[in-house]
Amino acid sequence: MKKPRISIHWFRRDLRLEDNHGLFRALSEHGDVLPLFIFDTNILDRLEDKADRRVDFIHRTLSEMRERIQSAGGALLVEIGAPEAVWARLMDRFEITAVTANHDHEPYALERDTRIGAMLEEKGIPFTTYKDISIFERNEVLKDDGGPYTVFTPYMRKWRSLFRPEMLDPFPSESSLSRFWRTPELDLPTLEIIGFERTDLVVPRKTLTDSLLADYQENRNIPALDGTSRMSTHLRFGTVSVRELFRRSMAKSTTYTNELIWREFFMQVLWHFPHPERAFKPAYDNIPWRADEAGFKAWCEGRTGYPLVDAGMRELNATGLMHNRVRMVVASFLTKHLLIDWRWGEAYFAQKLLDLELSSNNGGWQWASGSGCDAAPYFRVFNPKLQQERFDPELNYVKNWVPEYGSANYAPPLVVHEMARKRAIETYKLGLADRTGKIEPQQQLFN
DNA sequence: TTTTGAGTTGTTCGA
DNA sequence: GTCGAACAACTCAAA
Repeated sequence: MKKPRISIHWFRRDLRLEDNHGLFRALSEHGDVLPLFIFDTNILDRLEDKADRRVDFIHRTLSEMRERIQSAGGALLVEIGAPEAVWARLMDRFEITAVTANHDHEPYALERDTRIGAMLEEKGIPFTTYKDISIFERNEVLKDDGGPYTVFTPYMRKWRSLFRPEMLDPFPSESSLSRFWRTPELDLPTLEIIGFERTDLVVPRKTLTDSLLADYQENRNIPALDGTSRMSTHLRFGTVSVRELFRRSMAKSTTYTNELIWREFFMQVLWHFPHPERAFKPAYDNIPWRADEAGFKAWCEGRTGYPLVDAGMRELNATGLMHNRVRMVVASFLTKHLLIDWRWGEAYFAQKLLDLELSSNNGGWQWASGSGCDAAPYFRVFNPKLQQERFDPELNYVKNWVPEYGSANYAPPLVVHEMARKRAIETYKLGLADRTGKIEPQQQLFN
């Protein structure tokens, strides 16, 4: 039997039909496009909790995309497995003329695409990938001497100087949906077949309004208000186009636009320094972190006795998201008050965050711990009580997540702020002064 | 090559 | 209550 002759667009973190660069190129240049998504068991097998909101989010999104593709006469192919095995099966089943995808610069994704690209090339199938998730990527924004930026503000200035409005022109993929390969519908495997469960996921809103942008600078730091855009999850999975967000925000809010540029800043940091497991400033790997399992557990569960910290951790556990201001507070608390390695916090966030972006999560944790690019100086220790008084004075956020706050049932503080602050500064100072090697934990101050 | 100005989000202390 | 300095230098980026 003759194999169907098709091209494939491989969806990964670009789960939308509108303004999708790679999909647009597939539809306009190749035609007979079979859209593909792979539930990658290399990734899924490492997820401990089978009620994972991210898998649920992807599944729900695919379900919606599938409907739209089917009403355009096409079909969405959803496979489960390791990418090599899946692609081997696809090459047996189809005569593939071309494969498109959008860039993904995380270390695993780069390695995966290199392997799959080689596999396809061996059979003479062109595998072309496109820039889609950022305005600038890789080494497109460099210093005049050719090196990468490691400080945000000059990066942002250069970003803006290189920016041209036409970079935001949409790729109208949604107007060529008739060029999908016309075939009867294909099954979408259930979450159960994939090995996961339906969750309590609440899909964040997808609209970025002018009024939110107008008040963004003022409201974004108040966790009790709905003052942040909630776009992080959509940016993570590509359910919105980042070009669309820049189109909406550039003239309306410099602060918001800079947040989008921060995202690209951290992406290029990871691209140029692909060692997220190391402290960006090596001296910070000499800090004698406390291996405090009990303290870490209390932090994870929101039982530190510091209400803003506990509220944040409970928000994370309950929803998979946490307000940005509170992310800074809980990260400062873990790395400074508890002197626990930022990698522990990063790993916990990676396990829980619906909007998990490796570059931003790593960049943010290293920022909070002081070890990162352009990070907070080591002696800057957030005072969780003061942060609460400043950003949640009415306790609206705290009481929402920590209803027992103020009663006898609420946990006493895990550490006394004044002691913890002194201990953090002293311990950091000690670690940073020692550039020769690791200080043994016995040498810790204040035990 | 040297110089100069600057660097996301803070806290505490003392005048 | 307000305000500036200290915290601690250090490194980056660009002229």
